[in-house]
Amino acid sequence: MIRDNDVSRSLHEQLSLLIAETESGEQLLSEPKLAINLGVSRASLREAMRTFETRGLLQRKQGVGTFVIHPTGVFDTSLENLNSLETIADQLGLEVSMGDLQVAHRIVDLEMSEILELPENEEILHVSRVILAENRPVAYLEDNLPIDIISEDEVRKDFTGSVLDMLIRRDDIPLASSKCEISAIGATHDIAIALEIQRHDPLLVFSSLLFSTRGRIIDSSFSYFLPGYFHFHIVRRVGDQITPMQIGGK
Amino acid sequence: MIRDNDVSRSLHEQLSLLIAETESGEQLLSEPKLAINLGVSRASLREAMRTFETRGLLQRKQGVGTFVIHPTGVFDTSLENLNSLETIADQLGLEVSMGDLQVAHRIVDLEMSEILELPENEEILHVSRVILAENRPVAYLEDNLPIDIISEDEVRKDFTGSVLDMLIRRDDIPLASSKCEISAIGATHDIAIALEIQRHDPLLVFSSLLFSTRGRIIDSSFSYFLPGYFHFHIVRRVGDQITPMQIGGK
DNA sequence: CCCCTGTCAATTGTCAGACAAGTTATCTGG
DNA sequence: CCAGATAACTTGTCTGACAATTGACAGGGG
Repeated sequence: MIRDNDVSRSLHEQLSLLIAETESGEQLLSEPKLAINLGVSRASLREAMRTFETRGLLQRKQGVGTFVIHPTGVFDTSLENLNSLETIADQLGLEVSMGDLQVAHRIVDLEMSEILELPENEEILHVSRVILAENRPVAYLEDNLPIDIISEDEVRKDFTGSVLDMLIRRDDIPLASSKCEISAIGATHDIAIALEIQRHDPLLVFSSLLFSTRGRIIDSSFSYFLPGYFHFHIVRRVGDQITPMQIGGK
Repeated sequence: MIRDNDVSRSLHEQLSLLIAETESGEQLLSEPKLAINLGVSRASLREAMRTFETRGLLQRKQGVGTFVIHPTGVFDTSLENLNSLETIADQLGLEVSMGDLQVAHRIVDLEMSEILELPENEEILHVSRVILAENRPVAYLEDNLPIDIISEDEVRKDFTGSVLDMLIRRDDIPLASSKCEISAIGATHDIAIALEIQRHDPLLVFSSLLFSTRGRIIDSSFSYFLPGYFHFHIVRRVGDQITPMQIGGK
């Protein structure tokens, strides 16, 4: 795991905790007092607060104060952070397990070669498996990785259900972020069998690309979820426009 | 619209522009130089940069520099910001229109009264409509609002397709954020007819609650999207844990 | 020639203190 | 009782400084 600077990291955790245990709508201590309380400078505190403000969990009003906003009383699975299903299940106290793991080499087709930014006819590692919650299939996950990232043996030996967790464990490649596209689809024949549902039953789909800090694509994954078992949500802020970039050719 | 302080607002815009026109992986100027360039202090610049870092668009490395990351070359519709479909379509240069608007008073049922935090048997305003892109139905939107927020006449007179845009136009209520839960569902009978599709065809569903800055729930909406027409995505950061709050009773 | 090491410049991370700007409650004079 | 001034408190911004980390480069030893 990439360890940030101690101050920044522990400050983030402390603030997170403080916000979590403060009721929605309540006011925080003033910045100078809070900074002293937490043992950091006001500048550092403000930067950390900005993080939570960006996420919509804090509201600052000049001349008045800073207020906590819990967009809902209960937090299920926030999409802003990238975590494996296993980690999420851990936090929620759910029992999940892995069934039917398949690892294989594949030659990339045209579409996947463009997605992974690889030359055609390159070999990749394809990992697929079913996730069970209380012995009921609830998700079907597929990962595609360049072979130089990780070897087949390594997966077979070290795999606990999550490619992400495995990459994090190997401090090897510094991971930055994941771009996730959200859609819905009717179950295909194969997936319907794997999840023990009917063909064309609706599924929630996440198509994700995992980026290293150097901008390289490490993993292309497709996650198919049975609706109702996981509650994915996101906090969207009003009027905080980011300039859209439609740079066609790079 | 709530106008932030000038410095903060214009700095945010300038940075957004700068990032948009910088290629992925490239390095920004150093903080001191950039601060001078933009005419602000380094502290303010750092706070603004933190916003974009939180969104996964910037990567800062101590001793090295700050780098731009575009998780993908093309930006479609980022879910981090809450915008109406009309606004999104505008930005993308799409032609969308509204068909079949229905406005009606309703008595809340038990479920909705809990969602909106209203007493039972209270009246609410229910607004539903179909969104067309190039004359093809692509989305079905439902909104439920407390009647003291907005009147039926106002909707009929001023409505352009978006409840959100209408609330923004009336400077009346300061909006903060929206909590959006994402799922998939098979089309019901009514929605299938409205969208001109078959029953049980898969749909992407957003169930959203809109919060005012005072924490009041302003709007409960359900948005049903035909897959493939809109590309919703989100940037997820690795290892940036927010303390989950599972505060059952409030 | 290669490899190791110390030095040094550049960059981000953090800090302290100050003042500006906005909000709210209180006091004061009419 | 009311209106306006005022004071206290908050967040927003600025300035300057130092610490921590990184990467490159020169120099020396093998």
